[in-house]
Amino acid sequence: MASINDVSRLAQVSKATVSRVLSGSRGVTEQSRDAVLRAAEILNYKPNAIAQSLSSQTTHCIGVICATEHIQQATGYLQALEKQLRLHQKHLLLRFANNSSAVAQACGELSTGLCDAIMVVGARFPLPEAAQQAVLIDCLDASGEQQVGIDYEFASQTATHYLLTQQRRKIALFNFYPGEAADQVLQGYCSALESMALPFNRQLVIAGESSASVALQGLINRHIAFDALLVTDYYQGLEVAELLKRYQRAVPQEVMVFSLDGSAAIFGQPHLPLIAYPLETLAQRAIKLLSGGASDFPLLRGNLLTPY
Amino acid sequence: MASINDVSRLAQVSKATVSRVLSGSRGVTEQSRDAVLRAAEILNYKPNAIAQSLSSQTTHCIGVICATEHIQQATGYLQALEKQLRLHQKHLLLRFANNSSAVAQACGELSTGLCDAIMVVGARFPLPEAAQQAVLIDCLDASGEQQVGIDYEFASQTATHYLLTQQRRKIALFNFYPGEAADQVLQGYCSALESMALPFNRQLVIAGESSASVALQGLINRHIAFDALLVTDYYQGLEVAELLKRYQRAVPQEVMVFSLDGSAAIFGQPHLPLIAYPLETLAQRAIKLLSGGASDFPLLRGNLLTPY
DNA sequence: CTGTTAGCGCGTTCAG
DNA sequence: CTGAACGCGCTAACAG
Repeated sequence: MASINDVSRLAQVSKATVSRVLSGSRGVTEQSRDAVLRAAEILNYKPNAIAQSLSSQTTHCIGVICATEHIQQATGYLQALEKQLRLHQKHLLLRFANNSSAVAQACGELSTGLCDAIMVVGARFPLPEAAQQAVLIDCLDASGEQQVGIDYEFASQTATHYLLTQQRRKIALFNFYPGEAADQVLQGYCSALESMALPFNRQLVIAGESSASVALQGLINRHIAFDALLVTDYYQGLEVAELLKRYQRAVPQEVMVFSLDGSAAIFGQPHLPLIAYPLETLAQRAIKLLSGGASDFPLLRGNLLTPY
Repeated sequence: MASINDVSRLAQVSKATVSRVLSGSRGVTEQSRDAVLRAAEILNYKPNAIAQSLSSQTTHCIGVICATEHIQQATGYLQALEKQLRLHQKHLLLRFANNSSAVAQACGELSTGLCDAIMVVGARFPLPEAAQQAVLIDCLDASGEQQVGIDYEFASQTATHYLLTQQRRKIALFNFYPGEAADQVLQGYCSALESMALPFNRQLVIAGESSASVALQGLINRHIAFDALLVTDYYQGLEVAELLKRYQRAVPQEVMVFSLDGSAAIFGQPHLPLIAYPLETLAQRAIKLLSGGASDFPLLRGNLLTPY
């Protein structure tokens, strides 16, 4: 690979001039400029990004730690983030991690000067201290300073209202692991019930179960009646829908399954009703945070999407 | 961020000694070693990756260009690749691109010394010249030197055989855009038919249509009878299955949909029969190629997976 | 306007 | 075993 020295030699000018021409080409003779450009063209010269980084102390690389357990969720986020980062001339350094210590390790390995910043996306578990500095996107444990949050209270309220309009009265809720986000979801769920003057049945709420399938089994084992299931992500929704069929419970006729997070509404029509978030907006906010913009975004609200 | 100078100062030794201790700590007094380690600990010193890269002319970064049109497909690949790369202490620089010129641009922007190598994954379109040097993974236009290919002939043969055992005799094939891969698929399809002494119906093969849905519409418009659909990827399969239902054709009773590429068998049971590839193997081969290992892998063969 | 010089942080000689 | 010195490729400050 040709270096700046090769170009300066061929163009008969100094390295500095070459640098000037290719960076902020101001204050350079047209003659020198041409010579440099021609030489660069001939040698197919591209400034070495590493050297530029060392000199400028900025790499244009953003470390993105995908902390989503269901990897499929990650895709939507990744695609949106990559697009926005690309538009801002930044590179996306990808890393998967689905528990606290893996995130910690990823943070460590990315904090060696390689990245200008780190983002953690979609974590459903408590975050390590190492992630405090990171931009948190749709993370439940939003202890960091900079974050793009999602309005889960609004989502669960919308979802519950929708289910009520569908004549469902025994809505089971499989909530996040206990924490602020779970409280918000519960809050929205309760508000919706209250607004219709309906009683709250504690037995229908299950929090912190390892998976929605397990939660569902528990519900069934305990012979608790339900005609709707509110789950926290789309893939859990598909999972329980599948399981329900095996229990001979028709979906959605007998039991309606609703997902609070459907950033993954992929191929045309969704199979389950869900709340879908505008990923582009999410990504744009993330970029704004990186650029040091204001961090006082309102929680992001999604749209109700239903099959048919 | 503390630099090597800070450490050397605090430890009362020279930079060289610090470097020695933290790299190949051989030939250093235990005393100096301790002093350095302690100082590094205190300062929370991490060698600057960029400086190391500049010096060593190697970044440990691998550029991965995801060229999959259906982004969902990418996820499986990405997860597998990231894992293997991580195990080899390499970073994954992600880029999406779904046409030839986007791939070319991505290659250009990643070939500035930032990456040690570039991989292109899942391209279903002709690749630009710029990608010749890259490691090609499941790319149809495998004009490059280093590649991890998939045995599509084997896949389509398996698929066709399976459909035949399901008493399907009018199997429509929605093939890749014309090219070597499409030929292989067609070859496998024909072999399977021949082995059962069945005739080949040219009208049932559609190649290079923009999407499987469009191809399906064409088939229906022309009143061509079919009882099975062989498509090239899982999401197209879901798409046509959905469309078939709208045409009142029961899936899989009346029409069975089969996908040749199901790296995306995600949540437990698949909804459609498919050929699923061992992504871990795929990723391991990719890494081997990066390490300069032999590039004479046999085409990768997948497994038949069916619902229930 | 241009060339020279001095770092950026690190690895690696090469003498001592 | 250790430290001083050089180079990786580039940018920025400083003289001409």
